[in-house]
Amino acid sequence: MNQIRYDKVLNPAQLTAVMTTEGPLLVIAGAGSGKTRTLVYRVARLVETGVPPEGVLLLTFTRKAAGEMLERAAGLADERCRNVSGGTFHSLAHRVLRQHAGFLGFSTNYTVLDRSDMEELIQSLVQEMQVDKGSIRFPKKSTLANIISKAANLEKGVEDLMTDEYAQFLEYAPQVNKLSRLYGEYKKESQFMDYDDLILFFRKLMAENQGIREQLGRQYRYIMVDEYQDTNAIQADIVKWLAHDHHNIMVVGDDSQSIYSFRGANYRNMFEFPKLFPETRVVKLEQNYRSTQPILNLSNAIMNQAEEKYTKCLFTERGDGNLPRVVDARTEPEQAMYVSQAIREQLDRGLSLKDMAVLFRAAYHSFELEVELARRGIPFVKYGGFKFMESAHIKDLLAHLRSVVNREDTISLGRILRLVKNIGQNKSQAIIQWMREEKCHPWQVAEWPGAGKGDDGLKGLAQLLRQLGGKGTGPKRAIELAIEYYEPILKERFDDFPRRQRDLEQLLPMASRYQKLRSFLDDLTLEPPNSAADMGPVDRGDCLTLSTVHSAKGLEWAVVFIIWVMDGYFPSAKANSGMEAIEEERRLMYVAATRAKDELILCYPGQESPRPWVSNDGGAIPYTRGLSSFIQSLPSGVVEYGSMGTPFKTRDVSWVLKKAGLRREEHETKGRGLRAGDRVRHPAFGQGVISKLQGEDKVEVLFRDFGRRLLHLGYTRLEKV
DNA sequence: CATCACGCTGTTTTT
DNA sequence: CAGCGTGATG
Repeated sequence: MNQIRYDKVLNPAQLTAVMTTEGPLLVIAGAGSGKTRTLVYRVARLVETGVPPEGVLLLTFTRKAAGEMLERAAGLADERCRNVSGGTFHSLAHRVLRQHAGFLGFSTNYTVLDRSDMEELIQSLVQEMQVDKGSIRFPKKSTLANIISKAANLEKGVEDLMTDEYAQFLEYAPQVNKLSRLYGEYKKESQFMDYDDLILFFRKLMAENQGIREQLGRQYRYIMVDEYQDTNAIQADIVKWLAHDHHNIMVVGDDSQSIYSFRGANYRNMFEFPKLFPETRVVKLEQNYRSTQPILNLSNAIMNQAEEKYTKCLFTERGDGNLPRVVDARTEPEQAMYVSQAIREQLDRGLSLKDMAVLFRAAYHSFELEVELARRGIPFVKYGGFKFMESAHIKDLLAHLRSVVNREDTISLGRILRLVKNIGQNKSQAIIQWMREEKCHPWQVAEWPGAGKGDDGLKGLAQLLRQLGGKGTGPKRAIELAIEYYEPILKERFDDFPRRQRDLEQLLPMASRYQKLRSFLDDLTLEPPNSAADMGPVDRGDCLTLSTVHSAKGLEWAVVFIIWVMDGYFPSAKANSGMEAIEEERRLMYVAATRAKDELILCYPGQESPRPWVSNDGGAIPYTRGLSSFIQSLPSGVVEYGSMGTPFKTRDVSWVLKKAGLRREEHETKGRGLRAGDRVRHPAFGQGVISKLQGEDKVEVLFRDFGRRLLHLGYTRLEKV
């Protein structure tokens, strides 16, 4: 154990936050102000003063964040810090509910629905309801899930929420309302809890059951909550109940970094906190230890334009640096080109890839860049967006295990039934109906009286399920059995079979860390790995980071590129929340900018440009893109504006053709006079050669700088040159 | 009744 | 790209 000289490693404000262990404490911590450091030292301090580690609770935004903080505390002080209880609100709620759900009339054997389970259930209910499609399109399942979830988090009625935020679908409000009710009933019947239920029921448990509340109060004598600006009203209530009996509660946050309002988060929680606990002490951390002054000037300027702000400006003792650059890269392909070029330059300057990151608003905004990086052989890891757990093959495989663990889980059962040959929507529903009526075990599927001669596949499934449900079958064995069963189906269903097979095998090492199937599945739901690389000890080596801003919280890099797409968003009726949405975009930009230590480059495709996923349809549906007005109207001297020249070098088209081993073909697309071998120009991709004609209005073009693309002539503006 | 080929469409972020 | 609906096919 090391003796820590707190006054040597912390500034006065941080020191106060660390040493004030008793009573409620609100820490307002600007970006890069050593917030994590403060939490880590506070954990160390608590353990050092003799608080048993199990009695300390650290609530963070992701489980990973908690783990990393405790790891750090253990490293710099006392090994026992590793035993501090840490996790998210959801994981804590789950831990408690697994024990006490009985008080709420639930079985402790409930299944946690992740987002895609929720959507699937909603989808099936929509089909049952037979809503008649009115004049406008009925919202798709992900939108419906968003509406229902947000209403739950804000404790609003569906209709009220839709009036405020989904006015474009208001005519469907009665149907959505009914859907929401059916969804609630179905969950109850099937012993399902979605993410929102975990939180809501946890609060209910504490509000209504004094015994459990007192027990938790005794168990966790010291509580810390990170990212408090991202909590919602329900979570604030939970905090209130958790600390009800001892008031040893510290919350840390920064209102300028609140970017989760879509989950019902409300940064005003931070300023309500002293009302919950009137004797609250407030500490502000305003010195930034991360960025250069020019970067902070930009960050401050962004926030100065905000409608509502509480924290003061950040300052740093880090001297001058380069002005942040704002670059108009004209089109998205050129932007990808520009960013990878700039990365190359930083590399030549001696920087390493792991010191750089590219941040963006939405996962798909980096598609074009990813292609370009791959072309140049620049390795990268990507965070955010599509999840490993959400890929169809992983869901398929796990559904087999889930349907055994919870007999009521008809979602998973339906899913695996539909994988059996000759069983689709109708038969699977019939089987499920029958099983519900007869109260069968899942492994009795093959006894379904409706089975015809084509339905032999059910026997194989029944056999697997019986094995999975067997007493001695642990998580690892279960995965092995399921893979063995599922592999032929996988081969049949997907053509990129080898990759998906490797993904499935990634589950094995993870499964072997668990004793019980149930807890393995729970953890996969509550702590889903981001990618296959997250599953095992994969060496990421020296890679560039690509990340959504949401996933980049709590991290920092020497050089940060931000690629931004903003104007053109929120086209439809965000009636009341339009302004709030813009304000949240501002805070997103702030979070992104404050990740940078030394260099910051903002770039955007200023020109009206084709859609980013041009690969298949060549779509040129125009929409304006660019940095929003709050960036363009920054005070002078805060940034340096630039634009990107045309980087394409001319090269002989026949050289390209030859390199690709192509020959000129003679036939012609009707009416357009385009032939294979013709040189063409695309507004975004530049010059290319038609390599193949497909049907009347599709052509495959080999672009000099962007490789092969299939373009739809109905959409694309392809000129002959 | 299941499956396949085809065409159309597109806010986003995560526990 | 991927999800979805539609109409044709087995």
